[in-house]
Amino acid sequence: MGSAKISKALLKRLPVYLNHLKSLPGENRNISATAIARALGLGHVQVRKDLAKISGEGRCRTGRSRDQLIQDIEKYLDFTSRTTSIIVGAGPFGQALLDYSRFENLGLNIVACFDLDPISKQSDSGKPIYSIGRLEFFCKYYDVHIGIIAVPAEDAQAVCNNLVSCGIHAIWNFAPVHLKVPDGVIIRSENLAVSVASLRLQMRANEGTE
Amino acid sequence: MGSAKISKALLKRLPVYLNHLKSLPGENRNISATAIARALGLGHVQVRKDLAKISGEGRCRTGRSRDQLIQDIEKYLDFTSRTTSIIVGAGPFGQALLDYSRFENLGLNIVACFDLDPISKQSDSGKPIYSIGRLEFFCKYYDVHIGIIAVPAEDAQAVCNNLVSCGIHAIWNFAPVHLKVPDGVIIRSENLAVSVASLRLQMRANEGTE
DNA sequence: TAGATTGTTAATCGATTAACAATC
DNA sequence: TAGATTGTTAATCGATTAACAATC
Repeated sequence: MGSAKISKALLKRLPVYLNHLKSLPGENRNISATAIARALGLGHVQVRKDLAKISGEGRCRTGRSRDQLIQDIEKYLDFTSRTTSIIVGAGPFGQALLDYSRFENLGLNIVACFDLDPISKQSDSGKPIYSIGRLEFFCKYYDVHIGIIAVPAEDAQAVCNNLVSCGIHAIWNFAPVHLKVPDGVIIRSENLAVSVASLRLQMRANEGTE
Repeated sequence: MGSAKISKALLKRLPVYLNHLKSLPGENRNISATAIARALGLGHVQVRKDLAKISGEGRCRTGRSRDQLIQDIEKYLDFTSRTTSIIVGAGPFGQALLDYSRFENLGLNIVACFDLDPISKQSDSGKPIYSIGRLEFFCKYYDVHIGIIAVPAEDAQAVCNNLVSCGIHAIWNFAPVHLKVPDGVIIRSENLAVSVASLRLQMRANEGTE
């Protein structure tokens, strides 16, 4: 399928590069790894190596084409195709995700939300919110590939099991629990606690320095 | 100040251990590194090393005290003290964060939200939403230490500058942009694009295997 | 004693950085 | 040519894993 394996570390940087490149003004311009590195606070050698891995050869003196880079990164990250997804949990957080329009640029097509007890029938942007009972039928009928979990921690494992039994093999989990899934099911958990902790620890460390 | 430096990798695992330990039933029980490793799908040697770094010595045959471990992790991550914080951006996402009650357990005390044009004066849970013009006074009066950015990407840098000039030295950014800040300001950015990309790439990789 | 647990020391792996050579 | 850029190869750093010894 082309595209050799890239490291996890690089995978984390690619979206950062992409955002930066897209935010640059002007058409058809060239940009050097050095300039990107400076803008994003990274090492220039690292940026150069990263870009070499996912794009063709650059040219001395001129750098790389901005447009080409954007195209290559998007192709690599597969942001151009779409994956049909649903959310379980229509609380404030679930609904915020449901209506977050930027996901479309990342290939994530969130088509509906499910809740144990839907208060409203649709979100602010007009996406449908169904009762959880309709999950199985919906998933099979619409060929859903990603399930997003936005329910309280105590319900997350049950929802996860439900999603798996509905034939969903990829789960994006926002509840603060470690979910157990059968082999072959892919899981990705967000953990805001890590961010809060690292931010606060760094603050505490800096206090001593000042 | 105790607590030697721990690695970034360990910092990411500590909240996972903490969640798991808290979810265990029963009082005053002991638990072995092996059991934790099995439950969380990690290597037992790694768990043992991790725990040794942040806690005292374990006992052969009996393992470690669950309660002691919880205490040590919370102490290490400093989840027991509180940091006064505010959010800028009262959109669906900002409000979801504002009302997310779990942050209190992580030492994050979000006291108010600010918006360019507040539609409501308070959130669902009753936290105040002010006009952005009141930001500076509020920050100084209430000694705010963390600013959370939940505005669209195009406004994020301006909001960030505003926060810094209000004396806030730690920023938690949810907008998909790289923010530039003066030396001494700590920044932590969430990037959902990384998660979406890695989930979808893994799916694509698995397709070939099946 | 045997076995479940601990901890430690050395080997491996992965990623970053540094030093260099090549090109327009 | 000089300098800005590229790429490559080797050195360093950090984290994980494996092998072993110690203890209750």
